[in-house]
Amino acid sequence: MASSIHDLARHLNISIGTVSRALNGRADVNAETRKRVLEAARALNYSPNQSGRSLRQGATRSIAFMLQPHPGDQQYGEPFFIPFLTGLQARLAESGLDLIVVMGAPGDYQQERLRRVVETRRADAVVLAWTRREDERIDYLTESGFPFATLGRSRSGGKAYPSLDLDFEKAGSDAVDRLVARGHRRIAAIRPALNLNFGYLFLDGYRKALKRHGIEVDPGLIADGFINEAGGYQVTPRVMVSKDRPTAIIFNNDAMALGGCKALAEMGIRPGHDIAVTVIVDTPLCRYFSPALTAFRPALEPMGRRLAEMLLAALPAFAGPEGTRIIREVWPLELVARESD
Amino acid sequence: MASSIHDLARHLNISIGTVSRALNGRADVNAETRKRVLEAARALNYSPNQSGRSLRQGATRSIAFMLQPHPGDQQYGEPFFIPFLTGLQARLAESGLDLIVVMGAPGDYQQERLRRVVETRRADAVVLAWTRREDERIDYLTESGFPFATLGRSRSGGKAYPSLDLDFEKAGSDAVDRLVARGHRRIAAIRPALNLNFGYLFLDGYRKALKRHGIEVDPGLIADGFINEAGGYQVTPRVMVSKDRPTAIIFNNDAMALGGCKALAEMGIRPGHDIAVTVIVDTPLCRYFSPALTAFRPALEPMGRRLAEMLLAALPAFAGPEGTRIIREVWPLELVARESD
DNA sequence: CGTTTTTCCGTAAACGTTTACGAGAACACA
DNA sequence: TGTGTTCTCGTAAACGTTTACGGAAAAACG
Repeated sequence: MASSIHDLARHLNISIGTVSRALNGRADVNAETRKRVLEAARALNYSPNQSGRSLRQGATRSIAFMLQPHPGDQQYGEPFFIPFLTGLQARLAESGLDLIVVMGAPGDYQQERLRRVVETRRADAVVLAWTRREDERIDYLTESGFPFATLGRSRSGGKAYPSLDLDFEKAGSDAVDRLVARGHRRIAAIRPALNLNFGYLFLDGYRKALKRHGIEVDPGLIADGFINEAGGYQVTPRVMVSKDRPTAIIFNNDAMALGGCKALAEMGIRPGHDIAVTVIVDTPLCRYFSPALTAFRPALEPMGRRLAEMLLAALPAFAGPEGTRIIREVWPLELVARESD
Repeated sequence: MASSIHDLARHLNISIGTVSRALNGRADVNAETRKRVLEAARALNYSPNQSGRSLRQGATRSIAFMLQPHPGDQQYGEPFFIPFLTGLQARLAESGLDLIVVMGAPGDYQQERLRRVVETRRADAVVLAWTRREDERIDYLTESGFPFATLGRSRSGGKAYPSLDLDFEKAGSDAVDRLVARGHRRIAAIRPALNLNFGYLFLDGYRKALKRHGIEVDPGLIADGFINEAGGYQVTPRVMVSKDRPTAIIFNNDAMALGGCKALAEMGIRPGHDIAVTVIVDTPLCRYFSPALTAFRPALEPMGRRLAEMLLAALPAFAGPEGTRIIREVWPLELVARESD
């Protein structure tokens, strides 16, 4: 069925070594023979077997992205990742690399699946998301010397890997600034409970901004919940119990914000009227929710391209002239003012 | 770095053939030696090189899903696919298969990328989505004899492949029934312009239901648009120009519905009050939009599991006792009544 | 004890590539 | 003519597996 390099060689009456060299554009092959080989390859519909090639070269020419659905509403996908992956794919394709997305089951933190990818050499490098403050995946990868990059920072693994993150600290701070400027003094913060790193960054920014404005940080206004709609629904009432209710809430996640707004609605509190609501990472849901949620928006597609670039620069086989520079970048989030605050 | 089967053999002072047999659970190996091999494998952290294995066996033990982002709003992902992929992955994992998602660039219809996957043998089978009425990908795959399954039907490729689709015809029909029961007679339909097959199915159901109710099908109430928000925004006004305006619109896609509602709002027409709006495939966006959109909901995660099952049954290496039965299934869409109609 | 069967394992080929090495031919140069 | 260089190609090994085959040893059987 599939034509191999042997078929080509036999057909052209020429050795397989020469065919391979011709195909791979090496210098030591006659221009005429190369032309014949390329023609024959097209005619016989030849394309190299990836397994054979990978085995010989020790490289698969593909990058794996570990996609980790959160447990929760089955109808709710991660609209966040598609634009990011689009950018990632585009840049990788320019360097002849394939992007493969490895799905995990919801809930498990993909350590096992990551091991499989690494140990069976399914990809030449790996891209991680949802980085945690202490992330065993990062420890594992640095320890095993497998190339990787992360979307998001972590404390784990030293400094020796490319990462790209959003400036959650500044977003948390900006969100507070904006609310204070609009007259709020009692501002609540709701973030994911797992030790996802961006939750800490956000809270740091939130705290610092409050202090800067001379507002005391009230632990009763800070709550952690599971990172989905149910989590937001469950945890939001906790910051509303104090006699001195907050007049604003910053949600560190869109799904949690939606659940939170549901809880508020059941208490008869209307976002945009009775309380100001700000969301740190914007998604289409924020835009279409009513009231439309003021949110901080990332540039996902360019971020995907950029992280691909950074990863490539760290891969020996692709490192540019300036060599293997490990880059870490933090990108801004842009405020999109809407109706909810 | 990576330990090979040779390392194991050397370490145990035993031949690589025996090691391989022990690892693969073949019968002709002594129970004692098997135990030693498995222990050593764990100790040396051995796992088989996938390239070597694939090369020898001619199978990669992985299934590829071709993910095709639509061009359009960069912030808008395809929340549709994540639950589906979650189900697909779960079932495949049970049979020891990996799911890899191959991303395409937005816009191109992935024919080229599909060829790459097939010809370089990156996967043992392929799962396609967004099937078109005449689908060159399906023609290509049937012609080349490469195993595949589709999410969605098509006219192409004969009957010889497993497919799972939603009953868009019934949904279109049900939507009309419901609207007629609520007193509507002028019902518009808006569907994607590309020859995506579900657009035809939907329209068939829509037409048949109208006829059944003795309502004449008015071509002025049917419009095609690009399958994203901009498309819905652009095309919706076209069905609103007639002197005898529709009192209801059925959108065949959530993003188009959102764009359409924006256009309606600009005309001062309020969905749920001045006009009834129904959406054929429900997504979280429909639920959170205001007014919440009445929509037909698919059971995505079970569908993913089921399609994996069907694909497995068609793969020689996995076919159950009853052999290679090709199955085609059509799953119902469940009405979720909300505020928009 | 002789013969047959079973158990277990080693040998080696094969999958489809890439690439180090070397060799023959052509050419250049003195 | 002799020597060195350049072009071009064939040979064969190697990547890490799996598996058909055969054979030695052990067990079973008469």
